Amino acid sequence: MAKDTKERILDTALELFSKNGYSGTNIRELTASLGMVKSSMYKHFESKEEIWNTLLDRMTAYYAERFGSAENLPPVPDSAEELVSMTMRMVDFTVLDERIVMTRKVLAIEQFRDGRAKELATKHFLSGLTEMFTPIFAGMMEKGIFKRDDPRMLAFAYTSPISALIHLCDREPETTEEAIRQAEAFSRHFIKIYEAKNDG
Amino acid sequence: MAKDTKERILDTALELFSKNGYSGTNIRELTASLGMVKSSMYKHFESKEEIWNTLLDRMTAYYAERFGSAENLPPVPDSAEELVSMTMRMVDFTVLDERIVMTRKVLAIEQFRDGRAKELATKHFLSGLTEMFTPIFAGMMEKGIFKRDDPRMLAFAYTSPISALIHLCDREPETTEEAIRQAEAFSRHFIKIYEAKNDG
DNA sequence: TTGACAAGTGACCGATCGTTCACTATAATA
DNA sequence: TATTATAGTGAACGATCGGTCACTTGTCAA
Repeated sequence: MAKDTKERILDTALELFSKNGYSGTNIRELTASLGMVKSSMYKHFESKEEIWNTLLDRMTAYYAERFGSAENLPPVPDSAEELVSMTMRMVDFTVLDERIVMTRKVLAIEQFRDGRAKELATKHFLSGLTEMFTPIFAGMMEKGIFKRDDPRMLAFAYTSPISALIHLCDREPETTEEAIRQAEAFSRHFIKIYEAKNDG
Repeated sequence: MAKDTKERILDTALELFSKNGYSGTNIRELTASLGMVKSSMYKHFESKEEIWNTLLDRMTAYYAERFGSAENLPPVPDSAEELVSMTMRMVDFTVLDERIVMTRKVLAIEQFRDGRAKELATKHFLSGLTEMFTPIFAGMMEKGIFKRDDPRMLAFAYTSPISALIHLCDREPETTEEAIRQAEAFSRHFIKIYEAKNDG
């Protein structure tokens, strides 16, 4: 029951931090939305900052678990169309999963103030995606689906625009459908350019 | 002299907001770094929030002046190499100009809390760049430098990765040189793909 | 010279911040 | 049944927040 409350505090903290940032969130509001009184929080965390650091721990662990381990990487697609559908599954998931959305928001807000948030932001927003797709493009080149090229450059060129659209969804959720369409259009355009086809 | 102080308050506010966000910045610290006492600020602004709104006004006006007017748009390059140099001039400028860096940081921090910051963020980070480069790519297709394609899609595909690297510089200034090299490498790679050349 | 006004000051306001602490209720353990 | 640990409470703490106000200073026009 103690652990449960601790988790609920972290969940609510993520929610509020993603709206108002760390300094814009206060303990009273946090605990009140859990039906508690502020002093109760200190039975689970010794300070507001410890909540923040624990949240970062959780983000770091989650990221390592989900994107860090090799066995969790997506398989190399067997066709260009399969790359599209794999990409769109990833986009759908990352844009619709509330916790991931809130995590990105918190990192965007706190990236200039906190060193660990900065590191996580670079991973989430840039290097992580590039590193995830580099072996995919390398594999698809080996399979003859894509022309030979620098797989890392392709991964960077492919994931950055999609990442920009994901950020757009975070910022303007009402444009999510349109942004997802744009992501798919970009994916297909990208493939048309790089595909190792011989017909027109 | 009054106007001068008002401008200095706005400059310092931009600096502090870009570090600690709006709610993480207090009037005492702001005025103290101007050698003033906090009550003096209220001779120039009627509240902290008015500083914030005036700052947004200034950002909006600056953006409209610099990127909004057609006559300020860069000319269509006459060669692919010219596109590279134009791009790199733009990247250098936007990454080294302290005020623009701080503006992007503020928008990144406050984009989820303030409606106007959200709009400006989308312009700065996504749509503005796409709209700026769409006529450039259209023009370069007309000139036969690039293959015929959707100019808006190309502008999006070209500017998003560069924008991602600019964000990286904001977040990790110590990697600026490397990021600029990456931007140039990407630009050249992009051109090689889309160039309307006939030699293999 | 005087009067008006803008700019800056320092003391002070109430509200809110994160945090502490003595206390109670509860449930498991011995 | 008595004991102990845990979770939650409510009052209170000092610090800090944004903001106000009576006041002084300097400048310039009448």
